Amino acid sequence: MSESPQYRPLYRQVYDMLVKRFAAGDWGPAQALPSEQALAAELGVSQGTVRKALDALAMEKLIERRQGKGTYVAEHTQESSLFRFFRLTRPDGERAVPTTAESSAKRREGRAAELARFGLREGAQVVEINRTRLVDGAPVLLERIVVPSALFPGLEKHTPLPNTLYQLYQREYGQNIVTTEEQLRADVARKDDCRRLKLPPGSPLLHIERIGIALDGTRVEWRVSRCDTAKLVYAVTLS
Amino acid sequence: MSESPQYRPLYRQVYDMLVKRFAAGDWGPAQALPSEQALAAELGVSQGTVRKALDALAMEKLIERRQGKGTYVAEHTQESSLFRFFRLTRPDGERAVPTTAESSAKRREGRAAELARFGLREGAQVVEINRTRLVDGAPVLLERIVVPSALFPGLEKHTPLPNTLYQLYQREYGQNIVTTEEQLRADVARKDDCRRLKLPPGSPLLHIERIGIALDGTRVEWRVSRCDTAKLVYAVTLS
DNA sequence: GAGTGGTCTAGACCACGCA
DNA sequence: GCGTGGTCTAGACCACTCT
Repeated sequence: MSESPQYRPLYRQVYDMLVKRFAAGDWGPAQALPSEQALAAELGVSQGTVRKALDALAMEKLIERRQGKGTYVAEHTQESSLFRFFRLTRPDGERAVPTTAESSAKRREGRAAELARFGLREGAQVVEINRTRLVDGAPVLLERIVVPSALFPGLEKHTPLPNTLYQLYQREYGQNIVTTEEQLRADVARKDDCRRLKLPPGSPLLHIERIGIALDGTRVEWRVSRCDTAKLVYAVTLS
Repeated sequence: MSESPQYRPLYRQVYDMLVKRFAAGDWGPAQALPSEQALAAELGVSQGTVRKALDALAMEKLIERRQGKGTYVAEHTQESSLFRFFRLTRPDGERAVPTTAESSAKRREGRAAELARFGLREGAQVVEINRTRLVDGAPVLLERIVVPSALFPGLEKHTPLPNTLYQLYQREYGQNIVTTEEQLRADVARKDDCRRLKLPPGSPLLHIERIGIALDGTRVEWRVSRCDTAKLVYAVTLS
């Protein structure tokens, strides 16, 4: 292993090295990594050290380990990952799979608030996606998604956009969102909200702002959702 | 180690045994556990196996390990734990330490919805706590807390109640809340909300329902919070 | 210096998936 | 039967804390 100025345990160095290689796209999603033995030999450390690094990566859901088969880069495809950041459920706790209606995407110059959030310089382009999401055929959720155009070239031309954008980000652009920071507020429906969600004036709405953060710490997506919580509630387990 | 009908790894058995002993109160909060060597000798397993169990417990914040000193039962006292389940922050992201005003606690018969949530039989007693919480001297949050009286005998006589109830639960009643399940909705302020939070009619409120779950899986607390999100927002990081 | 947890190694055996 | 990850052990050495 390479020397490091400040001390870091061996398994940590292995961990960091693997994260870097994920970010660089050395192994695509759903692809098998070398076996523990192979990695250990390649890096000149013991299998136990590699194992400790891999266990930590599995804990953070960056990889998936299957006994008897091998170790795979986690894919944002499975049911489990599908709902990883989607916290809206039916009021009884049942999962809801929303469909998409009235989706639009366009490229334009970033506004000040957007540039600040992404740390972009003035004049930078962004892609804005607006969509209405339905559950059981009824509109319940409005989403406005803004991403830096430089990270997602041509995203606005992807039609139709898939239901699960994060999978697209990962597969087509190598942007692996692993963390989200969300802020929730209560708000009252504005005229536009009422029209699109078919709500009476003055209805309460759950206003959710999310920043999506990629593997390397880059802020990659800003998402504002406005939700009619008569039909979907935000559910989260903390432990 | 004792035999188990269905197979569980050794380190898992050690883990479960330790959890049981925490629940039974064998070691009080902030008390040192036996050393890894001592535990290993006592249980007749290797130190590595004990270590794996302890590492898992540390990951779940049930214990704290300090190199050179020992392993301690986690205390719900430190700044870090104080905010473990308190997700409300100022809109700019700054932590807010709310104070309590107008706190009341009374014992009464549980209502149907409460009994159902706790799995209690009809006629069981509960303790209900109502309080208004202030930030910078202004009321921003209403809390209604309901707990089974059987688990918290005499709780209604604790005056004044501390700001951090979970610490009290742990220290006085051995109830260690380690998980919470929350549901968030947007709502409009009712008359009572407006009066207590000094809000104009029709203001939006964030309505939060929380179930607090103890170490052994028991549902121990039901908490309904209604929050003026002009002053505090709900912030959560998912990863 | 003694005792603690933290890191690292080497090797054994088990459970699983697949050809 | 082979290769994979999963468990378990035993022992060495390091880093930290306290006396």
